[in-house]
Amino acid sequence: MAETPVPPDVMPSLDDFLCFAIYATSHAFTRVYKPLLDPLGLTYPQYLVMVALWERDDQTVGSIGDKLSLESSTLTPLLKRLETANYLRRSRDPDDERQVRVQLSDAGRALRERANAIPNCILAASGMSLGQLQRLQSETMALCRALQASRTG
Amino acid sequence: MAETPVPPDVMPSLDDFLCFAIYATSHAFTRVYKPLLDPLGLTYPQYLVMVALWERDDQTVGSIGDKLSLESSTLTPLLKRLETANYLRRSRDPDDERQVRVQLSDAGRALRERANAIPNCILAASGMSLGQLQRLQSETMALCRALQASRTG
DNA sequence: GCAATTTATATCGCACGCAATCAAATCGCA
DNA sequence: TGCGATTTGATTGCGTGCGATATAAATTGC
Repeated sequence: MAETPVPPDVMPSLDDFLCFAIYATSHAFTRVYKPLLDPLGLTYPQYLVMVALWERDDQTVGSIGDKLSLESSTLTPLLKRLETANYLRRSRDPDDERQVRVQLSDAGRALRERANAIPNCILAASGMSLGQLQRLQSETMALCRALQASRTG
Repeated sequence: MAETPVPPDVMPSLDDFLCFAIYATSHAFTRVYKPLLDPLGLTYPQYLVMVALWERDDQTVGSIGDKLSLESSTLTPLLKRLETANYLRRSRDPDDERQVRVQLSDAGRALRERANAIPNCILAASGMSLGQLQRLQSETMALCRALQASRTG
């Protein structure tokens, strides 16, 4: 007889849901980032895109979407706002006109300096040690990969 | 001389950000839940509200917002959609007309039976043991509380 | 060499999510 | 009792986030 860790006839309390802990913490991060990002004129998802571009410039919309798990329907308007803010340029790849290459502008590269202090602010706000955070990070990413795999499989 | 665990002049890779792991996993959960919730006519945030009401019926908009960390600007239209779907009723409290009391309908209570199988589906999709999930859940909630505390303090 | 298919991005409609603001009801204190 | 301060939800505007669909370019297949 198989074990049923969560009895099928009982709905747990909201506080027992890992998904809810992740959901609430994601929003909590957004709220902690907001006062740090407002002076830079960035939203939190826009900041993630900038981090991805600081890590590697000249990416396509698709490769950014793969990295952030976002669809073009989300990224296209977001990238247009970053282009309007003059942080990047979008241009069709001459070798494959289907692709749009996203490249940092001078202002976008310069923004990196002003964003350098943010990670330590977040570290302080988390109230955890770097080691704890790294362990939590790797376990969360493992969960994320498992969830993604469960959809394809 | 104080340690600087994250050197202030270096922007880490996106993959090193715990906030990004949380952000991506939150969306991954939403995508895993979607095919399970579609037959019930619920979105994922709507499901969380229903779980909160199954746990305790007859709450105010504010108390649901406290539990889920959501503003009335998010909850009011969401609750209206659940009311249109006939899963709950909204009514002003006669003793304090400022408050809106949210109460499950018969259909809303009945929906609980159809949702009972979902937690085990999610458990299976996570690919982790119940013990691992519980530990990750409590660590994530501790982080969430620390982030919330950092904003008030 | 050209039609069919695939790939990459954009567009549209809908549902969150929040800051700012507003209106109504209640509270609290003189 | 009266009236300003507070509390509670609702509204508005903007920015994600996604599914469905559209469009154009590149590739495949015959």
